[in-house]
Amino acid sequence: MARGTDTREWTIAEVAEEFGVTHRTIRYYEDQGLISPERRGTQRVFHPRDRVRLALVLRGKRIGFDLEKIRRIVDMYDESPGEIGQLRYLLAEVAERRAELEQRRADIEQTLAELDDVERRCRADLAALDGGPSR
Amino acid sequence: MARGTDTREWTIAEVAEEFGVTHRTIRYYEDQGLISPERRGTQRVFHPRDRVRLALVLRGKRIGFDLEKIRRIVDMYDESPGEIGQLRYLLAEVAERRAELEQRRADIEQTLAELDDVERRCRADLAALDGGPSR
DNA sequence: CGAGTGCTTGACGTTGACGTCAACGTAAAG
DNA sequence: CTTTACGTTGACGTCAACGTCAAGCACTCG
Repeated sequence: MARGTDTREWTIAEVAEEFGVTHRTIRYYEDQGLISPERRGTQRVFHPRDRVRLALVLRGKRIGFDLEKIRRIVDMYDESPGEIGQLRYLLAEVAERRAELEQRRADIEQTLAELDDVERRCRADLAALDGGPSR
Repeated sequence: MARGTDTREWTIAEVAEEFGVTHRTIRYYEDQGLISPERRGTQRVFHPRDRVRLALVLRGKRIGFDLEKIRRIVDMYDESPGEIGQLRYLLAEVAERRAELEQRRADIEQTLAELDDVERRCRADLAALDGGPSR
């Protein structure tokens, strides 16, 4: 079903436009091994795979990871280990990343709770100013 | 109760040690207005307040915010607005930070879910390798 | 008094993540 | 065939967030 959907190709300009990054950024990500678009002659040709990876990279950036850590995460997704030691290593990697992510999530939730506090106090002050002095 | 607890003071070395940062980092944070320890003569004297703020800053770093955004968040906590326009502005700030935090949290949770996937596949491969070829 | 220890302020160096040229290739359009 | 649009590779610039000296002040210990 939907055969041929995954054969579409994109140019660098299209991808940059779509993801809201610059040509330069994409080149840099390629240098860093985050994406590796096909080369047809000298030009880059982007496949669905590259767009998926790019989306993952940008999500990693939003989370606040540096590019090195992002690469390690993204690489996990399409690693075909085969070897047993490699698998164990990958599991350890996963555990490490997971710990970082959970720490971050906890930090975020605490900050959100405190912002709630700030907001409450803020609204209380507003109410006081609103009904107080004029009355 | 426990009177005097909040009168303790710390030197820069103690604080740096406690929070696992360097002297230089603390100086930089002061330059950026993230903390403002008392000056006794030329020396910095740290009070509980400074330690609280530093802890907040480091949490912000773990989350992945840059120092400017961290400053804006931390400043919210001890702002005494008084003025009504200021209060509205603060509420808008809060809403903005909250949106960012929630986006980040969503990204984190999705990544965690995907790591779960990786781990499952990984364990399955391990089981296959373990029970397969030797049998 | 001198030496050491800890604190201070510059000032320059570094690293990550790009921005910004400059100079050149190439493929389709007029 | 030239123009034009889009692509390419260096190479250098920049900004945040510190690291790393260097040089000097202040207090204490022997």
